[in-house]
Amino acid sequence: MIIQSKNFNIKHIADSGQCFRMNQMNQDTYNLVAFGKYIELTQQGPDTIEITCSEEDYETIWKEYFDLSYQYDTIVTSLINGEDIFLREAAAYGSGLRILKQDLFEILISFIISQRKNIPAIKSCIEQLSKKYGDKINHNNQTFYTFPTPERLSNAKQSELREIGLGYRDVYILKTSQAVANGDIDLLKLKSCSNEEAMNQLKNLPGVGIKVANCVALYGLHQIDAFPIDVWIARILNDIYNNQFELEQYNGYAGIVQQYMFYYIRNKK
DNA sequence: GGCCAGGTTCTAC
DNA sequence: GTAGAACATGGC
Repeated sequence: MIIQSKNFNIKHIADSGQCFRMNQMNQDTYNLVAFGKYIELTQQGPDTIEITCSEEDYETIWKEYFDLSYQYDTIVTSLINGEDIFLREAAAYGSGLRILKQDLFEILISFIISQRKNIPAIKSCIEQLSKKYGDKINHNNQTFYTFPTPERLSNAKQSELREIGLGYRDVYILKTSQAVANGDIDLLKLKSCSNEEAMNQLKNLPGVGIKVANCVALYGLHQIDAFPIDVWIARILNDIYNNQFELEQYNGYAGIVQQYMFYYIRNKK
């Protein structure tokens, strides 16, 4: 399917550190496994993307996944034309970034893994988890793997998880998966909770603190006001803004601002 | 080979 | 309530 949308850049999204299973195949094409499906995306032009999916899957999965009903263009343009010099540069540099609506359990586990790991290492762990506990997807004689369900992960052995390279996070992942699988926390219910209530419930899970909970809120619950602060964002807030950054200016879309900051500081030369 | 990575938890005041 | 250390491992 050919999708026309302003502010939709696959390369920027793939390298934005919000999703870990989007990989480059060649110059303009990336692949992705999410929600049990395999797709390829090709950037055909600044506002044109081809997705290898049926019209039905586009309407029921990918349109929402890539948040294509939301007008990022307006916000990004206002940042580019705004008074904040750093954000002007960041918005221009990362133009095309969007906040994805990803699977809650996958986001939860992925960001528990992310603590004190760099992005290549996170991706490696997630691929191995999927290969070991996910389902196979065959595509053109290649095999891909879905992200494991809570039930499958909750039945993993700690020693098996340790072999994947998860380190001390193995217990966090096991216990969190068990909490989801046995109903101690209802992830779907979080979607109808306030940010405060969702954060409180998430932070009760082992391995989930303020930053991971914010990432779940932003990338899983699509609370685009959430503003996760990791080492890179903290560095910006300190070095660029002398810890005087006024978050309130961006009420209603602070998470988008955060994403452009992160992408810019990580990728600019 | 040492430093750092999209932090959280535990301990000690 | 909050500062400081401990935590496993791999990428660069």
